[in-house]
Amino acid sequence: MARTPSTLGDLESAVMQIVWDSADPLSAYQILDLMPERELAPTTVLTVLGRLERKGLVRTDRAARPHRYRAVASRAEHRAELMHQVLGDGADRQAVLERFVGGVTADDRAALRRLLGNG
Amino acid sequence: MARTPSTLGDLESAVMQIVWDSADPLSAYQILDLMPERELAPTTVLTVLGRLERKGLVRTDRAARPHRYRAVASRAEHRAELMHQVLGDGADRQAVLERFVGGVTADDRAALRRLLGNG
DNA sequence: AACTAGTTCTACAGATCGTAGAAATCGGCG
DNA sequence: CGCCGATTTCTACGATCTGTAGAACTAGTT
Repeated sequence: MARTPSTLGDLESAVMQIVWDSADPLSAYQILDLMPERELAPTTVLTVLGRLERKGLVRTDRAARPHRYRAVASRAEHRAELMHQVLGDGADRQAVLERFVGGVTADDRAALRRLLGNG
Repeated sequence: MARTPSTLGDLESAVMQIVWDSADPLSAYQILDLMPERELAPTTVLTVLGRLERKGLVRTDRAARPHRYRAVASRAEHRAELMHQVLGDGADRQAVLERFVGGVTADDRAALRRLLGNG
């Protein structure tokens, strides 16, 4: 009885970091090698990749023999998406934005102004 | 072995909605009465209130006899806080903000400009 | 067809969440 | 002060999620 998970587990998150950081698709074994601190079995990595795929975060065409996984959206896109989700579509968006803007750094404020194409 | 929950369950969320919508603190029984569609036992509501308290979302001073619960932060504040969490403190904040701003409605853009109070 | 690298299935333990009965506790009333 | 009803806390259990991986299966090579 759970709703939208959206929150990733520890290992899922670690795997996503690696996938996001890689320019090209990675096989489970490559990912495994990129996280030597955790001594994992290859099947473990495959399992979480499968779960991440089910969650729509990664994709693989299952053609290349060692299956190669790539992120569906970039990390930035993913985060932005989550931010939209949190912001929601209710009536109090303005209030949320107000609190949000009130809490960002000066740099971020500058970035926002720029992005909003001031004037 | 789960990370930062931050995601509320179905019932937890429903309770929070009620608490957020109420001007003054509510007892578990009042909350119960405000969600007749779910036919819950009072203890159930008490249990989730306890969990929400442990998560820092609600607070009660345990003085008034039927304990009264209030939200620690308003819904807007809470959401804004979550947005900050998602935005993160990494180096790619600008990129995230860019995607975020790119996806908001015209109204939101206007609101953001106003809030950033630039010229 | 047999081997082997790689993939999917199945499984289990720990945590969270919905749900609530049992047990403990508090406050008032004889 | 002791008992009773109202409240609250404890304990519990099933379901789902996540970390983790062995078992079983599949595909490409020789």
